[in-house]
Amino acid sequence: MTDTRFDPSSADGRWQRAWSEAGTFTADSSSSKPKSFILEMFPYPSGRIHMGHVRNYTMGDVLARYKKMRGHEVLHPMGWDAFGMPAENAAMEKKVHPGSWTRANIEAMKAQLQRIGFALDWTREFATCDPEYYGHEQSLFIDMYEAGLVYRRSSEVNWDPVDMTVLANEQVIDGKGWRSGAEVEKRKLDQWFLKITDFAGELLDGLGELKDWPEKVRLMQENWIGKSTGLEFSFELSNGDKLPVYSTRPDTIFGASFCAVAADHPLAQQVGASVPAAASFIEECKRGGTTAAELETAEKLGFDTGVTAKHPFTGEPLPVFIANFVLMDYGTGAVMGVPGHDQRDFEFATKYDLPIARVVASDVSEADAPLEGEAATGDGVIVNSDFLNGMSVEDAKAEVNKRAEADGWGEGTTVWRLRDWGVSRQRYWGTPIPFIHCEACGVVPVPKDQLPVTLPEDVDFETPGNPLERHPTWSKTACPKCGGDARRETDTLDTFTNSSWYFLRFASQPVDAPFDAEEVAKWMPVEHYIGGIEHAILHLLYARFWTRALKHIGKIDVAEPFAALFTQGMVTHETYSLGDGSWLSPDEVRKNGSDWTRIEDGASVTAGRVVKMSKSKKNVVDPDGIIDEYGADAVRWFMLSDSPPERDLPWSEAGIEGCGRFVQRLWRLFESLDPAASGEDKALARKAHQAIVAVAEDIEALSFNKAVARIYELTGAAEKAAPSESRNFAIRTILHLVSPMMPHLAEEIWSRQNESGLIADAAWPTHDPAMLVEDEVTIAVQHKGKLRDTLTAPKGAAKEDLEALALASEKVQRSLDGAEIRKVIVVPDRLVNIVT
RNA sequence: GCGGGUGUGGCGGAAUGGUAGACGCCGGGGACUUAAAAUCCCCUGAUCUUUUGAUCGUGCGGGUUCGAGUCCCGCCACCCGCACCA
Repeated sequence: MTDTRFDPSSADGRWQRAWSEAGTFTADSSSSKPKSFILEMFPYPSGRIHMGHVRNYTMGDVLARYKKMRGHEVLHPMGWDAFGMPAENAAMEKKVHPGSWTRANIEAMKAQLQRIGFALDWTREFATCDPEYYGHEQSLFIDMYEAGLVYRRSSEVNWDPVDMTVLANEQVIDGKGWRSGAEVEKRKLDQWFLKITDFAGELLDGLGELKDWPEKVRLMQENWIGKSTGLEFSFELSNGDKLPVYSTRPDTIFGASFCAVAADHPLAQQVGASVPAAASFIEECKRGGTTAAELETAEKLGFDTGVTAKHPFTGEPLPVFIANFVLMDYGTGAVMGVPGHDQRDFEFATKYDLPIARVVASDVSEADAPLEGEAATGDGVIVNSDFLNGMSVEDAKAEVNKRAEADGWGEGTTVWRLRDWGVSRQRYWGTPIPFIHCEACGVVPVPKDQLPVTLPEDVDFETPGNPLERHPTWSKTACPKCGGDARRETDTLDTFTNSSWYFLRFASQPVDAPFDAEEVAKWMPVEHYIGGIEHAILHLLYARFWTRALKHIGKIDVAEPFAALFTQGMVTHETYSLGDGSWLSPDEVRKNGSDWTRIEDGASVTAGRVVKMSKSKKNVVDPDGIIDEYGADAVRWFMLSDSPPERDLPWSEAGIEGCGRFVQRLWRLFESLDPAASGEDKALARKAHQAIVAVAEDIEALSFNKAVARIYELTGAAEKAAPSESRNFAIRTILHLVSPMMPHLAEEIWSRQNESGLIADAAWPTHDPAMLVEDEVTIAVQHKGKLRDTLTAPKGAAKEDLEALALASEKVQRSLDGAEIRKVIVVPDRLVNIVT
């Protein structure tokens, strides 16, 4: 009855149904087992699953299955980040409703995911566009509003003229919209904001506890939050006003030779109103580009307002400029210029011939050393600064702060780069913001018993802009307070809001509340969160913020949502192009020897760089076709093999073929198991025990490539071994070790060996610690730092014995060639190094 | 400019300061077969050498050490993130 080949096309589906029918991966929160919440970033339902998804979810899947084998109750859910602009774009292009487009995509992608055999708890599946989900989100939004974490203000926003929507700061890249790539404009609109800045300090400090997050991500968030400490103080101006400035270097205050304000600073506006030249300079500043290259080369430009600022210590009048390098939205929008010790100020002062004084020197004796070419931004002692002379930079900062505070003209402060999160979007396909505008009562939250505020179905996308605003009746409602005519808010929430709390909804799904705090406590925090590095700042910071905000208002008792974060690399593929620069897909080309040609007409093709799979470069391989050809297990195995998971994985036809071969190799090995075989093969048994430990360690460290290599090694050894009880043990061990990675093959073998139940429910094999220890070791013998011979010795042999053994070697003697031995270093069980 | 990462065979990559190149892919040779597929076996860092073997070899230059891919100092290249943040 033995088949010579494993047939995934029949086995895969059969076992997927078996898991589903048995509810194998349904998480039970009432279980007394230790709990593991394994989560991969949920996908946007764009239409098709791509290889990046497959890699991401395969990693999480191996972890989830492994944890289950280790006796954990595992929550491994899946859902859909279903709001967003592509659905509206599709609506415009294809004349379909965003909802039906999204639903169809979800259905297709779910079927694709199921074909790969992921151990997911589909009973908890939801899409963020479900009214049940976004209704609860509206309720949380109102809770946050009532706690003072939501506010509304008129603000200059980043307006994307193509997508006709507002973008968050994080969505503006080099002055362009992150999706449309269009030049972003400034507009004033009434906007909803979340007070993420209230949590800036907490979010920063919290990073310190996230030991299992990549250093890189923590640093990116740290830089994004951007904490700086300094002195905020005011200059008295010659026009009678005060000019508040912020400086991180109050120690250099005696080196100040000018002040500068941003083009949109009130003082600049005031001067601009009466001086036409100032007004035109301000205009010029606004036109200046904001791309990296432009900023790099941008000349420091200023306009002298004629107003002067009185130095708080010397009383000297300092000219006040409008300058193009000062930003209104950082600090106070005004700075003191210290050319000697700030590079921008140095360039500015050089251009406008302002004094450049040295107030920090490497030593007191260097007080008069000229500053040439650039500002001195390093550490040193304070010079030419009256009462600060001789102090360290640190002491001088403290001293100036102290005097400013004592005399009441300044205060030590902390300034953050982080801005409040603007969440208003003038789009249809998002969570409606649950507020009502009443002429009499102002802005009123929708009463919770009227939630969810659902999106209308009858909308048109013929014209750009917000269909909710155009809808004839949807926004018309009664004021919950006075009952008078009122208007619904037509903005929807930024889609990042949807992904800021979905993990809580996975953990518990009551009908009448967003989640249940006790259930949440059972699962949270997520033990392993896996996804792309592209979410290092936006999604991960917002999710951290929501979690802390919900804790702050007493909804949950978790501060950090993700205990460990793993950012996996991309799936890449070679690119193919014709002479004219047009791209070809992998199935349009063929390799002839070392050259590539187009199959269709034999045209010469250039094989180019290996880059992320993308439609534009046509270097995409569709998972469905690969599964048809090789089965789910081969694809899963490929995703785990070779490349370390944090690095890019180059897809190759040869690679997947190799994986397909290995699936069959394992099949034959399993089928070669001879229950009647007897006898011990200690070396093989030892290898199996060692693999049990090593593979477990590798999986726990997410070093799947190493786990794969060890399984290959043990497989090779088992194949070569003669039948024995030990060999059968090794084969059964391999079956368990590969079961999280190749679950379909494992189940098929498991059932053919008449084991009861599913291997998915089986335990991780136990190892015998005594079997981990070798009784013979290979000793390397070195002379003159080079390997001369290797010899076998019993484990734990005495140093003297090893030395004698080494000297007895013919090869060693030849290398020594009669030289005098000065020293012999013996590392037990490892090596002998002879020094002459 | 600032911050971070990476650099090892033809390729992806292994390697608690202790035998560099595990494992996979590619390539070469052979077995089986009427033939092919499938499978199996052997070889596969470079140079020299008939073999035994020798020398070189982890981006570059120094250093520490009996011993360095690994630790230290100084460079180079590439990749990623941020960016006029006072």
